[in-house]
Amino acid sequence: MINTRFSVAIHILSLVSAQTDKGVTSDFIAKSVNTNPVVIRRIGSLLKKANLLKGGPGVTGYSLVKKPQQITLLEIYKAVTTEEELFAIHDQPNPNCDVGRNIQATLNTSLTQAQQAMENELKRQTLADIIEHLSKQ
Amino acid sequence: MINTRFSVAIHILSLVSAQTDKGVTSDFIAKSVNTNPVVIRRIGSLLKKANLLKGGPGVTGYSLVKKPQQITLLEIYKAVTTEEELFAIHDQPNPNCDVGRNIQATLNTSLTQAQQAMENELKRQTLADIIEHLSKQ
DNA sequence: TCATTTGTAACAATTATAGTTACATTTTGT
DNA sequence: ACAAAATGTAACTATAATTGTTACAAATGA
Repeated sequence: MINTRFSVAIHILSLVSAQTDKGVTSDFIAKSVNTNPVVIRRIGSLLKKANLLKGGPGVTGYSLVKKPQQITLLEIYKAVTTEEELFAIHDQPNPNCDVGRNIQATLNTSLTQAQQAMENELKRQTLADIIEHLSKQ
Repeated sequence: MINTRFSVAIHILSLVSAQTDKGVTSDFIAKSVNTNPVVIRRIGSLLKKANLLKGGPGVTGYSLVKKPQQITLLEIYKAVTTEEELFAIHDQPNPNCDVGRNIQATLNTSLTQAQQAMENELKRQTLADIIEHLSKQ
């Protein structure tokens, strides 16, 4: 299961895009997410590195760098994901075995396709889609 | 990152389908995967519950229940995956907040689509594809 | 009967995640 | 210039999942 950072990141960006008038602080976001403000700042930090959010010490709250239509879920996903690969492949299989020798390359090809399929779908959806869906609930 | 059980499961099934003459024991498989035989039996147990493998106490080694062409990677994935959902969604968001109240349903819709895209790709590939790719390396 | 193998419980080591406290740093408003 | 307020981040903890390991009961077949 992929951790909640991705979900929380989308939550953060949704809140920031909703409140354009006043600064959306980590404390305010934390109350909506129901977690500790440091958890928000930690993820906010990743989103800043990915050029999705701006803000910083002394500046009250975060704001968006781009419009919601220009932010894909894939960008958000990549921003908060440390591992490049979705599927782990066991290491050091036996090179003296026909299967062991070739399994890693084969799995890599195969599983990368599955990961690509998922990422393509995340690329298709934007933060604007999320916001629209949120308001229609 | 999704754990190595899935990769190891594909490795196991590849070995079992390769060696049709003699029984493929957990010890033999463990040497190819480079792990402990109990790890293999544990995953083998899951594959038996999913009706992909047969064998048991007293019977030496495992054998396939179906032909490799009839085993999709999705079946293998589901067999060794305990969680139904690929993406975790943070729980208990604030119901007194417009975003907090609706974020779970929205994320569920959105992320399920990404999961579906991945699963559809896993469904498209079979164990036979893996075996073919292995031999062509 | 006996050797062999699987099934599974139980435990340990390692790692990732999420929550928390604490505090330095930065900005803004007065 | 100063104070208040907020962010950035280090450090630590608790919890849970994963993987490896030992041990042993249960089942099979020669």
